[in-house]
Amino acid sequence: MRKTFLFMDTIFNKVDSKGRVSLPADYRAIVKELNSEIVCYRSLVSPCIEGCAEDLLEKLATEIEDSNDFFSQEQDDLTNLIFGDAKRFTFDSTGRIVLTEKLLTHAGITDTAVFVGKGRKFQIWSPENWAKEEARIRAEVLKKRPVLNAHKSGDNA
Amino acid sequence: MRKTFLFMDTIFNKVDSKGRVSLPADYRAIVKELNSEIVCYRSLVSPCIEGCAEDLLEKLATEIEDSNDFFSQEQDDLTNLIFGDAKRFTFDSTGRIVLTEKLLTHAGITDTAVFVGKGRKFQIWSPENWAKEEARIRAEVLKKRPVLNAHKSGDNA
DNA sequence: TGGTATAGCATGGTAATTCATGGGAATCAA
DNA sequence: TTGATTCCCATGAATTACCATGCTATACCA
Repeated sequence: MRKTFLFMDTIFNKVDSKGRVSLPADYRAIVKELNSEIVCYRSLVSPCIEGCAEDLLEKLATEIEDSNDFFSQEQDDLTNLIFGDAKRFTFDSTGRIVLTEKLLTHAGITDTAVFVGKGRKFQIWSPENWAKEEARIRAEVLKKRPVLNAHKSGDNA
Repeated sequence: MRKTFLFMDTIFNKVDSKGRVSLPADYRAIVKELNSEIVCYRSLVSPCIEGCAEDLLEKLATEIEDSNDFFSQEQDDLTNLIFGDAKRFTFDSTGRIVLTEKLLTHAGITDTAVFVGKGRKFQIWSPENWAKEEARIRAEVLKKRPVLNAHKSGDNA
């Protein structure tokens, strides 16, 4: 029964006229296990919505609080932006949340939402924007592939 | 109690019309022992599926989380690519998982899946692609073998 | 050593459950 | 009251869990 808490996969769900979307079942399971709630906010850098479990923001807040490095001011500013924008979303008995007009507009979502897992976080895109983004990322990462291999230290051949 | 947690060997299993495959018994034993689950994703560089125990990705997520790089663009790309593509697979009481169309297509698998152990990870190939890949690997190793045996001085060619 | 019983595994089929989604009733705000 | 938002039920489709069978490798016994 012990689970890990990673948002994964790419899921296409419909957005109805009321702005309702099913949160993917796997995502729901994670939030439930964490005894947490979903929080969403506009991505600072991309035309998409970002989401995570509320306790990740809790951790982020604590980190910023305790951080002494020279990025802290910058991160503090970014954090303000996020917390100012973030909103809690509870899902109903069928597992749906109602996204706000502000978020939908920012992401250019009309009738279909694409959930993209990012580990501790996830993103919600319009199909069009996601197609572009995915292509960009694939090209970018393949260019830098050595980085993929270098992230581990204890890796002996 | 088990000594090792390494995926090994090469196993040919059938894929039925619904995409169901038996995960090799040895692999199952490992995953069970780790109290984890299987995660699969498309290989970035080969026409095959890659898999590992979920806690390997969990570690990666934790590393990213702890890197104080909450807003890094590069990490954004990397996590999108890995977690956006990865999917969790639980096996039923008979030890089968259901591979998705996306994965099967990427690997060119129709009715037979070849599981190839790679230590902490494993790969799933179509028999045809695996035959080619194995031949390529063998040729590659043979080519390098003289270098491995005879330690030449000044061999920076 | 050879032959047979046994347990574990891969695989096919099917029943049961879960999930996404549409519609409408109930609740709340102005 | 009207418009909007939240909650709940219904439904069809897709996914998953379960049961059954045949095969293979292993253990056991003579």
